[in-house]
Amino acid sequence: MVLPRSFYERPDVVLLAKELLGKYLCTRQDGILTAGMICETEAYEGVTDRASHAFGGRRTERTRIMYARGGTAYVYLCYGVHSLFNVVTSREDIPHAVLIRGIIPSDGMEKMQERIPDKKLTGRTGIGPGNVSKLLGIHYSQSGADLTNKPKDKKGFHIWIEDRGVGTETSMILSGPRIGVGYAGPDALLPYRFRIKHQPG
DNA sequence: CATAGGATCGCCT
DNA sequence: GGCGATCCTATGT
Repeated sequence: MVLPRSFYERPDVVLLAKELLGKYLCTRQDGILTAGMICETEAYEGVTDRASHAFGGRRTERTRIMYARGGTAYVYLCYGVHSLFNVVTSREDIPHAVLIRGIIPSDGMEKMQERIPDKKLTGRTGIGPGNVSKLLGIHYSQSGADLTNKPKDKKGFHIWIEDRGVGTETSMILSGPRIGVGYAGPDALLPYRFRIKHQPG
């Protein structure tokens, strides 16, 4: 099932960051599907969060997408090199977002391998937000894309998130401070990073 | 217009 | 663990 608008429009971005664990982030480029199970996320809590691009109600050309309604993609370029993919959540004008930091590759392995010609695709290749976008072919020019449709046409590029019935129990979720947000003062310590505990065996 | 710096990654030692 | 890549974005003059 493609996650509907109602999933994303709920107000609690921290809860949503946890609920996105176990869901499948999917892209389709000219008819070819690639996807992976989300295993790591971070919550960015809108205007009150010093680590958020929208802190203090900041609206710029880049961040205006964060004020769109839940279920919109916010993708931006980091360090001039990496496209980082976020899911906008909550209602229009409330700039909450969840950064997808890791996936376990599941669909279209051959296509994903093509996207990383100098590396061998393994179960760990999708760890790191820059790597997520690389495997799935996501580019910052796709910022603003609607995530709530799984289009039928084969042309072009599409992004969505699916629930495939994988449940993630609270006991299987690790939390801790977010990565690379030392500039955020006290908010750098918030436990807004979530990971699925590594399964032994 | 000029400039500093970034929600990273991978290679180097 | 250290650092360079690489370029857009935000901000200041």
